[in-house]
Amino acid sequence: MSTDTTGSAPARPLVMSDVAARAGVSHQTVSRVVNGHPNVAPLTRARVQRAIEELGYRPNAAARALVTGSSRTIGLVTIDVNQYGPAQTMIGLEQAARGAGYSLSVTILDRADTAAIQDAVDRFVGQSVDAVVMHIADLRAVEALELLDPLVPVVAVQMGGEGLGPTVTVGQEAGARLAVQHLLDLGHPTVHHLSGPENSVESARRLAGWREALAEAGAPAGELWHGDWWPASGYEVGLVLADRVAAGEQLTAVFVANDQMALGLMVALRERGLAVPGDVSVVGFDDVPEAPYFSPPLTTVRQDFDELGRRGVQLVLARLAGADTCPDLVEPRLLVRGSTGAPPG
Amino acid sequence: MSTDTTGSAPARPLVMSDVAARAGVSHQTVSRVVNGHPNVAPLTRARVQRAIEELGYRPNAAARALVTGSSRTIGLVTIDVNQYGPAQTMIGLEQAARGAGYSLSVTILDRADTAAIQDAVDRFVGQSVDAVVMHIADLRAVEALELLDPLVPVVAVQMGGEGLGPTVTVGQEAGARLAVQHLLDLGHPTVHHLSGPENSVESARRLAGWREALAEAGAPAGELWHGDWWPASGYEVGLVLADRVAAGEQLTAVFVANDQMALGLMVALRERGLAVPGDVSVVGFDDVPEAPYFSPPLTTVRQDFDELGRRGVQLVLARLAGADTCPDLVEPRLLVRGSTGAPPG
DNA sequence: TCGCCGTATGTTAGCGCTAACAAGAGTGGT
DNA sequence: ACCACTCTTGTTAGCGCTAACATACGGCGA
Repeated sequence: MSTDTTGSAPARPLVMSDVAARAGVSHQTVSRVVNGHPNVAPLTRARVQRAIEELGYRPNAAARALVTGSSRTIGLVTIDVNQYGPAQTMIGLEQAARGAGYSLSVTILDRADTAAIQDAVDRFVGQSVDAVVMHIADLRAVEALELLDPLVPVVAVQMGGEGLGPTVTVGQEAGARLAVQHLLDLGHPTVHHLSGPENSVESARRLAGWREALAEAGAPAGELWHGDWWPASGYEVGLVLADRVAAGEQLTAVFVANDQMALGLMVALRERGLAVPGDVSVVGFDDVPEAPYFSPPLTTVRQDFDELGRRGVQLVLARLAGADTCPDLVEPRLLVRGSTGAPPG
Repeated sequence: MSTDTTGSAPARPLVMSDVAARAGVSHQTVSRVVNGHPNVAPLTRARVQRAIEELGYRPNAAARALVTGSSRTIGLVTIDVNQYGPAQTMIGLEQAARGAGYSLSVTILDRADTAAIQDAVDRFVGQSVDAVVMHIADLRAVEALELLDPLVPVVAVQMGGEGLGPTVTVGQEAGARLAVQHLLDLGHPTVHHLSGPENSVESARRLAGWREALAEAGAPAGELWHGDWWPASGYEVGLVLADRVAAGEQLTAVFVANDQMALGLMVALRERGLAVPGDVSVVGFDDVPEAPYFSPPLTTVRQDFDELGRRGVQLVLARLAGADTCPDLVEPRLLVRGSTGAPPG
């Protein structure tokens, strides 16, 4: 909100020496004030500040970036932002970045492709971003990232924690354990799993958590299917499941790797005359805002994506400050709603 | 994918004169090659290009922005990207921008606040963005935009088409008419409406379309409620609706201003023992990917958000090329699924 | 009184690039 | 053989800013 006492807004871009002239100092003194350097007389500082406000001056980021080598910009390489998790994580990242005085430049890939990732990072390097946040939870992307030797710090978000440099993730294994344990506690003999795509890092970790939790509880190994995150794939697995239940098999509890697929699966079950949770209990993952309004309301594992984004920026800042960082973990939480209950019979 | 024949990747950032030295030309010739100027001998051009590839050189965007005054960056001011529409629109924008050689810098506001909008645009101006895309379909944002006298072209996406400069929107009125007409054609005496927030531009336009369509058809005015886009608000209205139907009122068709609220509404209806579409027909708006998996599958008005984003960038490019642009309109489409049918009785 | 140091400010150079101009090399018409 | 032209390449300046150095001034101990 500049208060332009001279009248109308200036059409020509203002530069530092315009401010300097108005304040009766050199452009360098203006620079010192703008950058909060010490050793500026309080009176001078005030005069310059007034001139800045009166003129509505804003420093030119390109010039500053050229001379400092830093653009105060973070590059984000992401994918699937039309899904809740990536979108919410991006919100957390952007707001934390802005809060820290950085702006966020975004590349949204449509495939987790090595060449595309390489290219996105290259472009960011050319833009002199201070750091890149990589948020592509895909095994191929992890490989690409391991190969990458970028000229800029890279922070991995939700990509797993092994040897990738600075990393934040939500504890996927822990979340899967919560889900499985909840179902076992309800008395189900075992828990089956509808996983995500095979090349998803999140899928793989949830799957691992599911296996471990069953093994530790001494429960028999459950059945495993793979979907693609979207409701359609959950629906198809739901039909298969329903047929097998109709044929007399004992399938009473399913841990689904995300809420969307859980939705599709529940719809299919109901269409085939099965009750949730009467015949089959279902647990999702993510806690999308719609989850309480599914029928029945979905029991699910909540991931705090905002926090994930915030921690990502914290990691960037720590890294830029030269600190050594260890993999950071955000803890998931189980929300019990209406889609889980005791097994039938 | 640069082929670094010298061995390992260079740690020090490369500059134009490095390439020039390797190719045995002046840095200016390198500049000409990089920028595709004519009047470079084919042999020289090839030599320079090889040097660029061998070194993996990328021009420094800050230096270029400083001298040209253009950063080949578009700033996006948006909100609510955890919702399907804004997210998908952003995807369309980003990919079109990248395709045109621009990168996208993003600010995600959490409120459609004049000061916040002003500030976001100011920061983008300081970043020397070539243009700003404003995607905040809120009446307060429209006001803020009208007041704004920015030093940079601003293109409004999905904000309505009156006196805002270059604008693209999906035809909200037309979409609403499609929905209403569909329900009337099925034999419903009139159509009620669950609208979005009062200060939403999209809401207002859908509401207007609903009113007009009813009036033109000579149908009696329908009932009007307001929600907040989220399923919870649809659920609440659904309970009210169910009570009134139970009390004997004739409420058989509802046009809901987005799919999420339609979901909540349908859940409430079913909980109260009403059938969709047996007792009440429901039409949504947006066509989110989950819509076919609601129960019943939701009849809705599809907005092509990708196209919206693409057109937004086209508008930016046209504007930067100096062309005068008239408000652009993307046509919506009705998708008939299972949530609509003839009225009961 | 002098010199020394710390503080406040100004002056200069240069970040990497592009635009404008300068210069050299060929080409063709007379 | 000469000039006028085009095509190619090089040289120079400067975008707006910050860092490094230079300068001026006041205070304080010897």
